[in-house]
Amino acid sequence: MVSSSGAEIRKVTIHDVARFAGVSRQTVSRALNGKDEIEGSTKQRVLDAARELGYRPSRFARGLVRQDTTTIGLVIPDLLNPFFTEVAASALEAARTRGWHVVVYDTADRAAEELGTLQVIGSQVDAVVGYFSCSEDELDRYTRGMPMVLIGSEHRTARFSSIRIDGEAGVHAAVAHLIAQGHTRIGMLDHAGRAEPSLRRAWFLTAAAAHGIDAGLVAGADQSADGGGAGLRALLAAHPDVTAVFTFNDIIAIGALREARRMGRSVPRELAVIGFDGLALGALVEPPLTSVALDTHRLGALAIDQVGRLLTGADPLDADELVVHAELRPGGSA
Amino acid sequence: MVSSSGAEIRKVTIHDVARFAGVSRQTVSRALNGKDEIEGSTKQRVLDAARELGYRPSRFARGLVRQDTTTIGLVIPDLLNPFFTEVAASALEAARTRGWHVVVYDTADRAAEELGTLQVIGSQVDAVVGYFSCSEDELDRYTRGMPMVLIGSEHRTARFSSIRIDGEAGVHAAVAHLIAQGHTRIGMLDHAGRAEPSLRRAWFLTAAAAHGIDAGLVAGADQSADGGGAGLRALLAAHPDVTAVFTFNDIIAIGALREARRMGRSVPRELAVIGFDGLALGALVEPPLTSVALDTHRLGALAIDQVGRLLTGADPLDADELVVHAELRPGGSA
DNA sequence: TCAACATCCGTGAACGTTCACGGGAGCGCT
DNA sequence: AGCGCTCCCGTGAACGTTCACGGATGTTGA
Repeated sequence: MVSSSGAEIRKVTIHDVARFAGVSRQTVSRALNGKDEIEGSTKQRVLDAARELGYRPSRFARGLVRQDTTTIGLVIPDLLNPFFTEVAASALEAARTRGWHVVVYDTADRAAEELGTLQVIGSQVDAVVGYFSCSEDELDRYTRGMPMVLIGSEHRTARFSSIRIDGEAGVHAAVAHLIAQGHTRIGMLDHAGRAEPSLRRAWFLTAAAAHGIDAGLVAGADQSADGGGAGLRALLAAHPDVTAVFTFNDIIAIGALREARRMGRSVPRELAVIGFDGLALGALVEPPLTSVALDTHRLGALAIDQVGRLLTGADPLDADELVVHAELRPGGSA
Repeated sequence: MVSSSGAEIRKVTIHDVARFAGVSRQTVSRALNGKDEIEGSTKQRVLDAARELGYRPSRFARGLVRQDTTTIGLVIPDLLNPFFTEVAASALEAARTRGWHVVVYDTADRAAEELGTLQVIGSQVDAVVGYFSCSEDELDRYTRGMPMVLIGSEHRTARFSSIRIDGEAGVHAAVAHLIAQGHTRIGMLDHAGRAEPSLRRAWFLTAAAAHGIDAGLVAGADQSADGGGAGLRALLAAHPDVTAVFTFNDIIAIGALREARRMGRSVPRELAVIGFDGLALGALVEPPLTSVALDTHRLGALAIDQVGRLLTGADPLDADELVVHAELRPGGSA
């Protein structure tokens, strides 16, 4: 696994440049870093020497002596999922304003990759932000005392802080909206795959119960458009009288939208659809997606903000500040 | 900009752990890295001490002595653009299989951010892959001898290597397809903003000329769905007899699709639309987008492959191998 | 009893850079 | 002459870790 196959690339150091230019290390350092206390001609000579030899400073040596660069790791289950992309983009932006570097890891939603990432990440970054599906014990074992901010998953121990997504009111509003439109048979497409049912499902169930309607109309769906289509077919096969669906996220909703069109059911007249996430993508489909939207921009920025506080030792935000609320955003699909 | 505001976080080193556990540095190193030549009880004692003190090894010191970690920088104009997301995702995947780390920079499509990234990137990564809009002179000045792979933009000097996107045959096929459908007034929505016209536009023009149709029906559009909509309106206002459009990319095409629907023109019967990129997103809209598709997965993988060759000194791929061809992929929009 | 060996642990050195300090040359001023 | 100052430049030290080597102790075998 060691990287040296072709021409044995010998690293050229500041020493070599110094010798080549006939000066000392320190003078080279001065020339390269634009410090003063150096004469113009000498500086130029050193710069020429550096270019001649193809010198590039070692980030390790530099980082060792000046402790000013911070790098954070961003762990994402699937960058192709627009929701995570939006979160990642906002996190990158927030990090950029602080002058931080962000190493991105895509775990491809596989537990094995997640573990592998955890093992390797500890010795590469100063702090971690992201989504994790493994247990907090495992998480802790691999990240020993590193500042960590979890997104979406509620933490149980004080070891971590996490950004909570509060969609309870938003989902309640969504169900209320559907009922106001006259719907009484409202189904849900939850995600499939995870062991335990989702929080969003729980919110949906309590909202349905609060309005006195049947809350048992739930089917599973993969987190993809195709999964949403298949889920809708299964749901309607089991419960043909369903006239409205709430979905785990917008990707599933968009798949359901497409499937409804293929089945010849017009949206929202013959089938109302409400998603969750509020992706920008929702505005591109027809009809525009109604969604319980959350501010992904704030989500990423909040995560970076908190990790920064943990990093500098400043007083961290506490749980009730680390919340992103979701609210119903009307489109045309419900 | 120095990061120490709250509790003066003093770094705990391997020395502190050694003293606390009553052993030497080397023994601590052995325990932490799972080497042998250490007794079980001693190892446990060291591990406990490390946890007690909250010790975490310095990645700089470690990287300085063992030269086995490579980090590459990935520079992307806009992560929210699905095309770049797909490229980034495939690059991340390719890097992961090699055990490399990827630092991602989103330049937000602004020249200032690009320059800022270039300045800071040189001392942080071993090689760079990505999109750049600045001149090769500037590029070279900030990245002095660092292996670089440019995507999309053709390089002129031997200093860089770049992945070329060859869409000539694909665009030709697209125009031929439209003409076979009976279209004679075919417009194009090129991107706006850049100084010089795009290669895709040149391909379109030659293809149109080859078929003997008017090639002057071009309007500009921002690289967004809204931009595509506005572009389509402008194009149709100037040339009301246009019955088909080829667009700079799929995002613009999807915006045009939406705008056509809003104007009451059915697609593809009253207006045919062909995009460029072949995004997965194209399958989600109605009708599914016909597009001159390129293999984004191969694009990212190829870039990482080449940067790896440059890094190890292995013989790099030459220009005619660094090409991704685009071909017409039928959807339902043309 | 002594050599030979295995097991465990510690000591200098090195990685490549920047920081703190010191020193020489040149100049002006008293 | 002597002092002080500015302008350049160089030398030890430090950052925190791992590598190469050597030493100490216990165990085995003849």
